[in-house]
Amino acid sequence: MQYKEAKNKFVQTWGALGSQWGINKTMAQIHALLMVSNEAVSMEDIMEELQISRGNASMNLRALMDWGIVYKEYKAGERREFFTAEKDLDELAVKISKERSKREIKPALKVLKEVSSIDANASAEEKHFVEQTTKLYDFVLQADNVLDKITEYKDNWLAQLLVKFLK
Amino acid sequence: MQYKEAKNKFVQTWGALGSQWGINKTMAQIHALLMVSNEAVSMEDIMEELQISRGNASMNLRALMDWGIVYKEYKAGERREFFTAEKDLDELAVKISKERSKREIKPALKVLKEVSSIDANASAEEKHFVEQTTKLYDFVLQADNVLDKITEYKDNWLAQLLVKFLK
DNA sequence: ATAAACTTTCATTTTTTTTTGAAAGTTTAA
DNA sequence: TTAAACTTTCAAAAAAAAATGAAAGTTTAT
Repeated sequence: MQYKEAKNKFVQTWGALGSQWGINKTMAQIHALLMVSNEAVSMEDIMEELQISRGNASMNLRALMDWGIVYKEYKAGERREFFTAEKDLDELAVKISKERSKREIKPALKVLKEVSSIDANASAEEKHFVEQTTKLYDFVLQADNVLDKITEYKDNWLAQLLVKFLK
Repeated sequence: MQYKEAKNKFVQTWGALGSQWGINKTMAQIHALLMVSNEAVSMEDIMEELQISRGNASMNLRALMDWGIVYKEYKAGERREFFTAEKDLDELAVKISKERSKREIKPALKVLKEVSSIDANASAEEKHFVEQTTKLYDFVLQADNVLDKITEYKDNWLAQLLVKFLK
């Protein structure tokens, strides 16, 4: 396989994977493109490589910057803007999970807490509802915390060992 | 908040959360409904509660069963079929992550391996591509394994301790 | 202050995904 | 074997999400 073909395949695959996880295809593709580029890329070049419109490029770059995983870069003597991706994968994972947590998990947790707090009358049905949503709340809360904690302990030798062990 | 209101809110929220993670809304809603029902529910009742068509209900129930997180149940003397959800949350998490791994991560890994295996000519550009996709392969592979391993070790006292510690 | 070089916005169009519903299929009881 | 009671399938319709592109906005150099 040639470089160009490989690059294209990678970008397409990353785009498809993104879609399946609720991230829009173009956004994932732009990200993929920037991930494997060794230097910052202009909007023009992104449009050209992915065959997308200016508006599309602009909006998805904005979204990627909002996620904190793509940065603007300015080159001396150049008017236009260039873009690079966060290339440290640990850092990338942390940022993505923090954002998803903030945007999606935390609001869901709030609702779970609310609905699990109704006072169930004696009916088995209502009891089961409260029980199940309470369990779900605890579970989601815990899952939401795990990555945070792993990150937190990352500099810690013991944790390093544990993480290694679990792998 | 009343039970009915709470239940509805939960179902809606779970549906919205699903959408954001690439799971179709109705599928997530049916799942939510079954999760908090203390007894198996007929297709008719699902249609009624979620205000969806027969076809929609049928297809999404099939999908949930393919994921292994919803089961058919037969009641003595009843012709129609009833449905229940896997209610053990650890089991649920394992099944979902296994399925997503099989359907989405594994194929992506295959591509990553492929594209990272091109032999880069001397150009910095191609070198960077190979380097980055290789790192990505390793990273995704590792992430893909973590949950498996945690599950595997679940009965193991040491792992229990570690898991507890990491929380 | 002007204009060139660029980016952003957003109403409209296009594409993709989901849903519908009626026909076909299946199972069970008599 | 027939028919009633139910489920599945899938082409067509509807809804939702994403993309376009032109106008508006910004920045910079002169």
